[in-house]
Amino acid sequence: MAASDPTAHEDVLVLRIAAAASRAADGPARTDRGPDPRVARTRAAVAEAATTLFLRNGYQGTSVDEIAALARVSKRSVYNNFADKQTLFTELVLGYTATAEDFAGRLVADLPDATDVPAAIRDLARRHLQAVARPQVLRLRRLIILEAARFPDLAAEYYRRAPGRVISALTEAFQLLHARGELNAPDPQQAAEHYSYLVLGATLDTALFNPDAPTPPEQELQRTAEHGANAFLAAYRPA
Amino acid sequence: MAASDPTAHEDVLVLRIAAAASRAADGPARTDRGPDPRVARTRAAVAEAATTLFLRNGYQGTSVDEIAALARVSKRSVYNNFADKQTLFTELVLGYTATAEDFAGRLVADLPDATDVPAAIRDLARRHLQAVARPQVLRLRRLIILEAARFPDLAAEYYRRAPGRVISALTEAFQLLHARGELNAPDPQQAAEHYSYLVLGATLDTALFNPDAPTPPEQELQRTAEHGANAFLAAYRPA
DNA sequence: TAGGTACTGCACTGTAGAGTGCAAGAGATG
DNA sequence: CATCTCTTGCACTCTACAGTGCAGTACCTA
Repeated sequence: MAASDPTAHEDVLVLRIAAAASRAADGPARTDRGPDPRVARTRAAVAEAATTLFLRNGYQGTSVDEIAALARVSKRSVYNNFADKQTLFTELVLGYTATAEDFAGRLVADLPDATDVPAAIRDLARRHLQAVARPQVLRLRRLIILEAARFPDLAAEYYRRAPGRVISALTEAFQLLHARGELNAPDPQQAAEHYSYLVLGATLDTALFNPDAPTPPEQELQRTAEHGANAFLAAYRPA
Repeated sequence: MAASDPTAHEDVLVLRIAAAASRAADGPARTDRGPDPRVARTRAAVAEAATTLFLRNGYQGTSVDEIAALARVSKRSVYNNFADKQTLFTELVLGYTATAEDFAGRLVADLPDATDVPAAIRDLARRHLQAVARPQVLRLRRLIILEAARFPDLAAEYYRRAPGRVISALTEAFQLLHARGELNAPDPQQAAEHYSYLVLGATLDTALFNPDAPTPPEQELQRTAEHGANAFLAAYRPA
């Protein structure tokens, strides 16, 4: 199935995330016997297909029939495994959100221990932008914004757990660095936001208006991240 | 009609923009006689209703029947004045875009003549953010992003003429200020982008994820703009 | 092998929305 | 007033899609 899909090269990531999502949801009650492998297979196939299509064509733009077809599964099986289209959508997105949250948690972890703070922040910016500029991540972000009117709680949850998580981790880190005199950030949350928009703003914004534009080349991302980090460091350097 | 509409308080702006849009499109061929006032009335009513609904519910979320109903006009009249739903949409959005472009052109105009550059940039930031944070503007931006996949050219055009226009005006101004030693911006376009994201990023971003959130209070916008401008000035102050 | 369970195919319901056709009425213009 | 044009109301076509029902089949487990 994936072999005949024109986006097969993206399937590795899709699959990983989809699998996590399908694991997250507890299957039908099956108290005595072990789990039926058919269920797992079907759920995973549906999750993978739905992931691909939702990210490519949005919620409205994806029909359950298409999902079933791409998953090589009957439409009825989709409905046997997910209450309805909305549930399928929210389960998948929450699965991704968890992944993003994990990443966000790790991203900033070693900043407080850095000996060379400017270098550490430049490095952080590079890793941050590189992660966020991945096509799947940009599409997920875009998808959630697209559907924020239909799924406001989902959008809020994503925002809280993905970008919000990074902001709060950075806020803590900057507070510490400020206390140590390695950064001049009396309002650490403000600083964290400024860092984020300096480093990511241009790339995220462009992706929203040009959904089909190719990912900028590695080198350009590095430049963007570095310039953003430099501006941040100049603005917040200790007196 | 507008009186029975729950969003009547927004109608002033809507009307102004809609009128501009309906003016922009040349009506049916009517070479000899003067224009029929009925056509103008109908077009304006449709444009106004469509504006309200598209901004509130998006392109997909708005049906032509709804537009006709809100405009107090028959569905047939909608189709007599606009080829189809897509045309209606793009004509309206291009009308707004022209308005936004005008604004963008004027915004930066007097920066190069400023005697106190930091104060002028802080003031610019306040006006800029205040303009961009208006609900109608945020909704328009959101709408265009939402439909960027369906109308990629429209999205590109908007981006070029609205935010892009501001960036290029700022780029010129910063270049000049750099030459005069009043700003340290060897890459003026980079500086213009950094300025934009520092000042607008947070507000624009939040609006995307919380489409129904109320406009932040005036005072908060002022604070945000000022802090963004200060960070920018700190990062780009002359050596 | 037997019994249970999930998957399949397909027809079907119900809804919604874009766009058209037409005959009759209302309004503008000379 | 006479004519021309726009608007109206309404029925209608087509298409798309969410979700259901059911009978038969394939698969899993003991």
